[in-house]
Amino acid sequence: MPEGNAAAVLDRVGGKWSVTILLIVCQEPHRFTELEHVVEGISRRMLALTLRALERDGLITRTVHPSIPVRVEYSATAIALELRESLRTLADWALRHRAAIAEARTAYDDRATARPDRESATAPGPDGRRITSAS
Amino acid sequence: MPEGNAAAVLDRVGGKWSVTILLIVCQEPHRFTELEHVVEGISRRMLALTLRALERDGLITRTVHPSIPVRVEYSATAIALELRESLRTLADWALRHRAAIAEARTAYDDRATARPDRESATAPGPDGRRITSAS
DNA sequence: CTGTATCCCATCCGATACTG
DNA sequence: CAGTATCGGATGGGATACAG
Repeated sequence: MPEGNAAAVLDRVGGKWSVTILLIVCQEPHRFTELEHVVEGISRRMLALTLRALERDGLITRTVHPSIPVRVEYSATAIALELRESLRTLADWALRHRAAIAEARTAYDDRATARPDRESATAPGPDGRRITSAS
Repeated sequence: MPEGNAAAVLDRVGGKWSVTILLIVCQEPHRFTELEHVVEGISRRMLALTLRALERDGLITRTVHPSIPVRVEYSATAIALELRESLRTLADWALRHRAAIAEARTAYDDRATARPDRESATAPGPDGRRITSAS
């Protein structure tokens, strides 16, 4: 019966970068700039925003060491560490089926564009924004 | 090293309703209208869109039974069934820490609004849209 | 080094109406 | 029953510039 609340999981994990950062920080504490480099692809803005959100939810802790260039470390809380295994499992799954999913997408898209009798290949798409990213 | 790809997990699970629907369909096949009722809160549009996306990724199968009112069933594929346990674990985690997280949020928000010396309580917020939902 | 402020476009998603 | 078409508001998220 907990189905109705299943969405709650993703509310806390629903950002583009949350899981990635959580996974990294669960292994060991990292500084801001370290994360910026390790995550790779993330903007400074999104890193800050994501860290804020995770901190707000009590999943990570922000510690400021008053050095001369300030030094800030982010570490996972106990509550977040409980997630570690499931998150890794999820990531492994994604890795394992990476190819299969890409294939499924291509097949689906081919079927979609090949079927219509009287539609040009350059279908402008109505409002049907793909719910997941392309490619 | 698989960190960089961790985001891929959520690409396939990144919708507001994907996990919920996946979890339901993993238990047993459901019809469109059944899902519409069970999920509760989802619009017809989003149900259709989410189902399309999951089907495209090869996570669910759409089967049309040519009855007199048409009957369409959605069921999980083998690949999706592998996710079932981790997803349940995740959902359980969310349920267990529901209260703690809500508390952490309130505490965080209180600290944020109580601290500033010279800022009105009705801060309009610059562009800082919360990365996760409020409440 | 560690962020925050803006601008701004892309996408999400709900409400509503129409169809085979 | 099982969708699709459109409009429109709310966020997400990148680029860039500025600040403690």
